[in-house]
Amino acid sequence: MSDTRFDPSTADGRWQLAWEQAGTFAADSNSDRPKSYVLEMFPYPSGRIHMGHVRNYTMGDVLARYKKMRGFEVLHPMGWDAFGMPAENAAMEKGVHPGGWTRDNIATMKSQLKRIGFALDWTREFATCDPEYYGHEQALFIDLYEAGLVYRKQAEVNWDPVDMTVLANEQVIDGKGWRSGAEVEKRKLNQWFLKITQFAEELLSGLYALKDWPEKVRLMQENWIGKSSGLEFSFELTNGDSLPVYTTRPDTIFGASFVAVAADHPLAQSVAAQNCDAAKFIDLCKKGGTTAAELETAEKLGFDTGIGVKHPFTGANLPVYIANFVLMDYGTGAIMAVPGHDQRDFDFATKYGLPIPRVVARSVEEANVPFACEAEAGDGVLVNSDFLDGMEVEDAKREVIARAEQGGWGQGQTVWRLRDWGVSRQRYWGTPIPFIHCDACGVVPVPKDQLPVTLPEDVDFKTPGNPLLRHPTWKHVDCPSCGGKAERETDTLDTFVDSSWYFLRFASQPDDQPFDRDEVAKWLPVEQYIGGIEHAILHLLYARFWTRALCHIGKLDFAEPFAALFTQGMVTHETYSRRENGRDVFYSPSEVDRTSHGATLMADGGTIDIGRVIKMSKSKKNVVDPDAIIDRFGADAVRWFMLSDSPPERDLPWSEAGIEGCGRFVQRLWRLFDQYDAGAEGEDKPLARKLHQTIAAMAGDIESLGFNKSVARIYELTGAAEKAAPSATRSEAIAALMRLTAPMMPHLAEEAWHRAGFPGLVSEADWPAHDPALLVEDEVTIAVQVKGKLRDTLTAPKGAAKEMLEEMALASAKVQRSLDGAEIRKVIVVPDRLVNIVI
RNA sequence: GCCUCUGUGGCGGAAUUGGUAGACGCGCUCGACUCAAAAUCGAGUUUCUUACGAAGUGCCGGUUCGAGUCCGGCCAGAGGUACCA
Repeated sequence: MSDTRFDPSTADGRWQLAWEQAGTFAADSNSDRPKSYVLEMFPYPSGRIHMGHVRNYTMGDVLARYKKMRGFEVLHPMGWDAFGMPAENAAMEKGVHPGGWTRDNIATMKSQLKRIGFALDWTREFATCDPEYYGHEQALFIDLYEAGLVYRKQAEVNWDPVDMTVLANEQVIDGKGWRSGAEVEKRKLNQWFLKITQFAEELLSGLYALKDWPEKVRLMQENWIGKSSGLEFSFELTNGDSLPVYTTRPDTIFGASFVAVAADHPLAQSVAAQNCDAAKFIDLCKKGGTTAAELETAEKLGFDTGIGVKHPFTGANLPVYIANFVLMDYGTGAIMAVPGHDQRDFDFATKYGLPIPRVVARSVEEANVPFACEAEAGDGVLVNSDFLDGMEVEDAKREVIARAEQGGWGQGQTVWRLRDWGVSRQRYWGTPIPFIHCDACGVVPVPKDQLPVTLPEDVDFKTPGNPLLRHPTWKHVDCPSCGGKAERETDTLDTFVDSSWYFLRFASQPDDQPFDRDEVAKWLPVEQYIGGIEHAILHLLYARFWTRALCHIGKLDFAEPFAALFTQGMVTHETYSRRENGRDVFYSPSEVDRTSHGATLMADGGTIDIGRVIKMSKSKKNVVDPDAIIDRFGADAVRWFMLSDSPPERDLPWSEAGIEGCGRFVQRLWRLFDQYDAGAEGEDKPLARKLHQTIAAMAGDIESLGFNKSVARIYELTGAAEKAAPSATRSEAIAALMRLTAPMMPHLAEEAWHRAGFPGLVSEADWPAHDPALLVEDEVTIAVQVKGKLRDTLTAPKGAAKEMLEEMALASAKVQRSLDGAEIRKVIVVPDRLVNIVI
């Protein structure tokens, strides 16, 4: 009974050191305990840890610590997704080397993570920019090349004609380069691709086995892969050539009123060769960015080629347009346009005055109902369609495909929305693609004994463009095949490749190969993967593909890397701004004095506008630095805040009041822990029931990552223990609370455990067991409704018979008043829950 | 544009998955302690109504004895949209 305050400034570091010295969280692959691999998405070392990281890693940490207390050998590693564009941007803006900048950031962020007390196995740490990592990645890439899963083809990039450089999509703002302001052009380059489409069917069907993934992520991936069946057929051009098109709506074939091809379709190209207006139009289509969102929302534009095609059934002549909304990458790059039943075609037809026939209606009687101002893409029956009239959409699809196949002019086709994965980046700070271009031998992989192909250190970022391309010596090498003069590939790999196998490298890190197969078999798949929902499609699909590809070439024995996935929400904060000289200037929470009435700027006392609660971001300055919060409240209060209130899959609004409340709760628990008395005697039945109910419920809460629920239970048990008189039960509850809170507030729990005189570390203690016999309540509250409205409640013994409950309900004065003598038609009794009297 | 998700008091949210809406926390109000403040402890806190009571889970409609939960249609916000990670 000495210290009345818990002092995190001394305790946090003391226990962090104790865990490190004891090697508490180093995973032992020779252990005979059951294994558990808990993994959070590793961070990009952008500078400092932000609250989003803290939230993500706290969740994983609670699970990892809990699993350890439940007797598992836990692998909980950490590393760095260290290649990427921000390092090059920093190099350009600040004149630093991307490598140095990245290493500095890693050092800072690692020390920040250590201050939070995460139960991480730091012995397995690595960064993807380590040549020891990316060299193995190069070897795997060559393996995939040799297995026929890598190829090169022409693909479009965003080209900044002023900076003479390739831009990322996020660097294109309103169709203009973010630095130069120049209008961006689409330009074709020869690039490297991975054949993810070869696995489309597997990646799709594999989703159904991922029972512990969020339904929404599986749905998003399913839609992204986009399996569709339709009809591929060829139109006969008026000049005798044929034009293959693909449609997912063959049923609407009688509604086709024109045909459209992509700007880079061979037909468009050949028209442009003879018609400079067409060529101008194609140039126009090259303006602007390459993203789907831009292409889809851009105004629909077309050019009438003057060529016609013959409709396969009606023989009618349909005009052929070059259109900016047709994608060369999907289907055949040419479509039959059915304006009545596709919104894009509708917009286009409206603009160019083309007919919009109706071929699907709600009923045959509505065959000639005009369209409102939009297309009708839904179900219905076919109309104005000759032999299809009266058929349902699905039957009509089958009928048209059958007739096309019979007639030999088309066939049913499965088409995927998924495209092959373009991995070429015309940038420095990434994994060099390990190939050599030789005039005599073509593309030759770098021999594996010459890996890694390392990045040259002496590069400059004073001019835009790829430093590898303009480096004086780096790319000049002899051909490994013929020995003649040759050049290295200067593209580097997409950083999503780096993050597609890092979880294998955490399991083992041999020098001579990417991973040790036995070690990987021991630890993988990851039991629980945790990260942001923003990675639902790309990262997670690429990692699934890469794992399957390695399985396919015999390097792995499993196809799915992540058995369970959890996607957590963002940390948000309100924004503070005011108009200054005609524009909004944002201020950080640390510069603002916020009361319950409003906010003022500390510097000059001026009024500040409180904006919406949005994701913490540097540009809006609504960020809170974890270090500053730890300085004030200690690591445990921050961890507790991250777990409190908001369900983990939802956004968490940061608030000053909230963290202060967490700081107070740490002290409140400390005071309770301080009252632990090993010698107390006597039994406290209600408290025992509460304790065992809490223990039983918390296991389920933590295993389903419902941390906010376990936090609420801790509050309830704490409240009950505080109010209870000293007893053996109360001491049991306090000791149990130390263990129940250990995964969440480990520093506080260790300190209390130690002071109470328990041996060893609470981090290595067993999770408390619950006694099922103590869970059962003997009385329940029954709701009594009249016609579904609550009129009274009554207390009944648990398991009371239906007849007894009905009798008790009818005896209630309040119920009788509501009934007011009305005739009772029915009485519904749900045992232990409610009685509903229907009149 | 398209795909996916979310919407409950002043705020974050809970609700045994169709059965007492608002657990728990924050904030606020009142009280105790204190010379005073902080800390701590206790009581109260969906809205309307003096009360009886009524309304209420983004909006409109439906199914049901009973809907926050299921169905249909909207609205708003968020994430993704293939070179941000």
